[in-house]
Amino acid sequence: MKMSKLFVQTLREFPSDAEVVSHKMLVRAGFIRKLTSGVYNYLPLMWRVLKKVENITREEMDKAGAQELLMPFVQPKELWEESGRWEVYGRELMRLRDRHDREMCLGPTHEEIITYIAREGLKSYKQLPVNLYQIQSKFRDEVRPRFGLLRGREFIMKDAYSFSTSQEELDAEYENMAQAYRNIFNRCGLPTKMVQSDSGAIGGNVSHEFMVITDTDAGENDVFYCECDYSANSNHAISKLPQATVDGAECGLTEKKVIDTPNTKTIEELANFLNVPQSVICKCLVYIADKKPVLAYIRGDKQVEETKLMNALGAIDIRIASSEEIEELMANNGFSAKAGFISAIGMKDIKIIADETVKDMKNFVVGVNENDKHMVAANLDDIQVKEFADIRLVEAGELCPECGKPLKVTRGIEVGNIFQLGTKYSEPMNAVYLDKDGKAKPYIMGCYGIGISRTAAAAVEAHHDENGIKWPVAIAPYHVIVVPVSTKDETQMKVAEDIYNKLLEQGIEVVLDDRNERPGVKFKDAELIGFPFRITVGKTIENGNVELVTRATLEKEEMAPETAVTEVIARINAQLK
RNA sequence: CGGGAUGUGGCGCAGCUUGGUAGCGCACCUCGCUUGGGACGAGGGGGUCGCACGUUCGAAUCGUGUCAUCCCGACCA
Repeated sequence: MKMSKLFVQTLREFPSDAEVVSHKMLVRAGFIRKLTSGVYNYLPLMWRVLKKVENITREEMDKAGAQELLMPFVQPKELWEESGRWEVYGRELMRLRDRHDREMCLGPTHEEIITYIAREGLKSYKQLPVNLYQIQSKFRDEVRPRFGLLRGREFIMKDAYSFSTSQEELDAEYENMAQAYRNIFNRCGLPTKMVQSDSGAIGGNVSHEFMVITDTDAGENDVFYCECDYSANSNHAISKLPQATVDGAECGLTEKKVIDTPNTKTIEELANFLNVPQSVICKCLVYIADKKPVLAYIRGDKQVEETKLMNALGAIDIRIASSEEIEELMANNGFSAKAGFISAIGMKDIKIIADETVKDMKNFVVGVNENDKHMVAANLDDIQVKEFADIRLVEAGELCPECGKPLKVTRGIEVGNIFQLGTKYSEPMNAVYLDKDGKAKPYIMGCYGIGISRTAAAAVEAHHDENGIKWPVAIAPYHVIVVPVSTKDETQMKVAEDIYNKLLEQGIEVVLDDRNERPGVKFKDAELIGFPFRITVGKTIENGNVELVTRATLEKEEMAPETAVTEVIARINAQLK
């Protein structure tokens, strides 16, 4: 490819609407352009990268025994009603109507469709297990698209679905996919961590996410990990507390009584007023779970992890109550307490749940539904809790549930995940096969996703410097750029063209920068776009040499043109292994 | 959805307070010159100032409404 004909427009400045580095770089280097919020045009350079990520994914999936197919982007409402998700999925599902007023949606994922395909085509245990996948655009009408390709509304995803006859078979396929994923991300030049995670709205039991570890805002997940193998998304992480048992008696709270605590709306204010640590306060939060209020107790120095709470309640939607909702709830129970003074004491017909660590609290401080008052030296019997669950957000420094060492935290970009779905879809959708004994049984399913476009963006997050992108060879749009410093210099042009042609003959993806630009422009563009190797033909040609520049390190090496050709081919092939 | 901000050629911005019919840098086209780190000179093309309504002799500028986009919080590949 001649640079003069390559469809690319690099920008002198970063776009003003981009926040994270992958977004800035990809726009500035001419890979993508926004069409509308969360929706991007993939320009030729980007498309080459995406096709490479796709192909690596495809090769590894095929090698793992999965079969590729392609399902429609448009899906009928009826199947979504069968699974129950037409109601549940909410506004993230892009809904539309056809000319006959039939309701449809744009696929955010394809469990319904694949389950339909399976029940039509997989009637016998003899056909199982099977794993089907596709690579396709998905549409999710995100509340807040952001970070360019990292959180778009339309994005490219590889989604795979497995159908098994037993849990053992599913376990085997799950591990098979986990290994395929490690291969895929390694080949893409992306180090990932496989972490335990919540299975969320898609449902199921066991699930893991593949995270690209980063220390920037682009990592939207908190990952807790230990020096042993344990690691988990914050929505799923568990821990042991260094000091699980707290007793208010140790700081003077020995006699149970209700006392005045004026203007102590926050835990901090209350702890300061009483001169006790926050851990001896039992705080009570009001949540709205599926439109109904719920009271959640947790130790004062800890936070509620809402996904855990949601799962503990079996709810599909949860949020903290507004002050108006709290006021209404209190009024219905004959109280006027505001947030900060609430408790379950005297509340009627309301779900009450407490974090497990509350069990280990003694002689604690708690609200009594009366403003400016708290009970001190209270105990479990006083707060009417019957149900306990782990609803606590883990913090760094708490102890690993497996080995007891302190947990660390970092941020991660989720590029892939694997789920054990079980019969979550096959059962309601009546998707069954006939077993050996002739009995109809629902498939035991798994699903496995990779964000293709997100993976490409995550690669930029992981590999860049202030000059631009440093693409790993395996997913770079081109491997090499050959830069004659002056296109007017016949010797330089001849050598450059010769190198270019030799590389082309060897199947190397190479660009010749034949533009009549000054060298600075060409070097800046080469580094911004991120060609893994650059061969500069310039002044050193007087000594019969060219320069081989490695993008990752910007290291320059002078060598003869023929050497540069064989050397660059060798290095590319070494990295493509 | 709540909170904050912004909409002016492809990109980055000024002009708006104090209304008078649009400007700068980059990019693009032509010519010259230049060629080891985003040169220079001359000439040129491109914008109903997000949209609608209103105020006014006159609106990018003032008012109302609306749409879009971005940033901060709860969801997900």
